[in-house]
Amino acid sequence: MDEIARRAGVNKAMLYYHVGDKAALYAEVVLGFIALVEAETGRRMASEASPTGRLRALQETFLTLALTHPSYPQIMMREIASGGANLPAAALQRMAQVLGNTHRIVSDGLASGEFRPVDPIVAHLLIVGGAVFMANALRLRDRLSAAGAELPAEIPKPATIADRVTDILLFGIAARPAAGGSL
Amino acid sequence: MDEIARRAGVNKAMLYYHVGDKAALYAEVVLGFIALVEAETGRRMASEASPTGRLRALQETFLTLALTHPSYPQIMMREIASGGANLPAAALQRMAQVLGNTHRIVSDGLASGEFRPVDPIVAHLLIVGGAVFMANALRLRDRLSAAGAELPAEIPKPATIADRVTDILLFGIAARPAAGGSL
DNA sequence: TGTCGGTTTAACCGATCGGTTAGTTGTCGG
DNA sequence: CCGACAACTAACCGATCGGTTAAACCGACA
Repeated sequence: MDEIARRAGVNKAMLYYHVGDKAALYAEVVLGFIALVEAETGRRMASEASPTGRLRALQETFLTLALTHPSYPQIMMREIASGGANLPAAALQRMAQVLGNTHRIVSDGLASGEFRPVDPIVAHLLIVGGAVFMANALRLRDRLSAAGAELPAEIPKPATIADRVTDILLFGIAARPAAGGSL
Repeated sequence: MDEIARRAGVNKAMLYYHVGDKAALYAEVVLGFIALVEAETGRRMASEASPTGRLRALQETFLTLALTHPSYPQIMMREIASGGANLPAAALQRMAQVLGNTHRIVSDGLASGEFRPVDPIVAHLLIVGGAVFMANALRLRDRLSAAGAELPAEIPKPATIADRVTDILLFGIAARPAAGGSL
């Protein structure tokens, strides 16, 4: 709290006066982020009709948001790691609704024959987790390559990364003409 | 450190006497986990020949380890979230080698025609991230369903989850007989 | 038996952290 | 001009945390 106040250029007591205690401030940040996710996915979903297009748009939205707001996937990872110990109930409710979106898209895709019968929850976790994980991993790049990892010299643009992630995930989820997949 | 000593049933000063300070203790834990990952992946890799089998085995190994040792994916997520701020250099080096394994498998699969030309690093992050994320997300289940998410009543067995994750990822990475995929 | 080195313990220390408080400043209506 | 109330500040408080210390314990070996 001291550091937050300092970097915000305000007196620490003002945080408590205007926002409340640490948990309230944290809830404000998390809920603000969730609202951004809702607004952005809603906007992107509106212009996509097919389940394939919607799922791709969903993945791209998550990844773009994660890359443009680096602190958010950081918070999300820490929160998931702790089992949501610090998440206010309202945040969990709205996260459940986002999960419901993916669930619906996958169900639609399965009904229309576009998707293979994959587990919607696993699909959702891979989509969101892929975006969040990818965004966070970028910060490890420099340290990893210094440790001897074979990484390409330059970081691909966010759009390129999104394409590659979506490529793997969607080609795994989309139904193929022949070659059935019970596995 | 107080709580660690208490739950370990030893006097706190003994931690400092035998192990060292907090960073040393943490490094011990992280390196122990990485050694476990190395041993387990090595064991599984030895009995798999094809790139497909190796990649599947890799994913299953990560997921199984993450599910049987819940504290490890927790630590990994926090560490990735912080950009590896607390990772000792040795840990980063060995993590880079694990990354190299995936890179090699994907390259082999591409050379043998089993895989589509996917980004090996993205593939690695999805494989590891999928396992880590999945394992951590299980702890959110109860709270999410209480918040109204549509989740199945019972938790699938780890092996089932591993199958579903691998199903999506591998069918996205594996080459298909016809129906090429430039996307 | 004495003592010497490694081991263990309870108590302690300074720094940090989340949060509060008493008091000051600013401002707006009467 | 002044009272009143919101906005703001510096200083403070108790709890917690990582880490240390001085003394006690204990087995081995002379």
